[in-house]
Amino acid sequence: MVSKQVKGSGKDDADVTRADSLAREIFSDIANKWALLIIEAVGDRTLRFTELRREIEGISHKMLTQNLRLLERNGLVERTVHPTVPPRVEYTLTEPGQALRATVDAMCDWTHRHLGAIESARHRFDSA
Amino acid sequence: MVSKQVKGSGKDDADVTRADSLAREIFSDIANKWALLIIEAVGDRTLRFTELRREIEGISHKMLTQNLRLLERNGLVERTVHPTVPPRVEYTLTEPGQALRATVDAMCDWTHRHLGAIESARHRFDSA
DNA sequence: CTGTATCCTCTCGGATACTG
DNA sequence: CAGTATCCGAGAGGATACAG
Repeated sequence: MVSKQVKGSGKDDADVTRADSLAREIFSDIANKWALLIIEAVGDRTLRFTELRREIEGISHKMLTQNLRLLERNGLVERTVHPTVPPRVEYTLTEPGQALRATVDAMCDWTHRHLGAIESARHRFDSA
Repeated sequence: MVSKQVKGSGKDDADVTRADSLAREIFSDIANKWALLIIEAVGDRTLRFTELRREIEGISHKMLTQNLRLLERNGLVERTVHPTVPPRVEYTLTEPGQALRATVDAMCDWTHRHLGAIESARHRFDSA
């Protein structure tokens, strides 16, 4: 569950509701294709904007900046600007970002382990 | 990485590319808010359509059916129709679905553990 | 190189109504 | 109850141009 109700805690209903909607908001932020792919792409490395863009097949300039801001705002990636010319901006995962990455890794593993099963499930479904 | 290139395997480039795009396709299917919330909601239970709808706060009739079909097509949920009147349709997670649920659980845990950190990261970001 | 802004298209997604 | 179809508005997301 995204929103687990903790009975008997010291918090009142208003607090629980607030935490709930916050959790949902965060979940919506990160449970999206591009955000997760970015997290995977960065990994434990330090990458520049253009490197990231090359790394993530099919992402547009706009989506990359947009999602990087989102991740930065939520404290998942750290953005360091080197005041040189031309500018050099580097992105890294923060500690929370790394923790999340572990779970995303698990999702990717799952995907690869079930490629075959999913493909045949699709065929079965599509011929009906 | 979603698409890890396995060097030295018996597969040729065409196969690798195909598996890659398939992986990306699957990833896009499941890395979306509603799909993940549905997986979480079903859990290890057996739920009817209307029960699911009540369970998942804010999901519309349309999004629920749409995403259920998607999950069914990929073999993550099983749909059993009881030919009664009124009809009774039940949804369960398949074995692959359960495996994926474990990783989604981890993501939810992560969200709850970092609620505070994220909230303050946001405040820092927003006042700049 | 990195980032912002604009325009424009297309899909997402809600509301509603209608079938078995 | 469960599902499909339609309409329609809001937002996602690409392409392009421009600034620092």
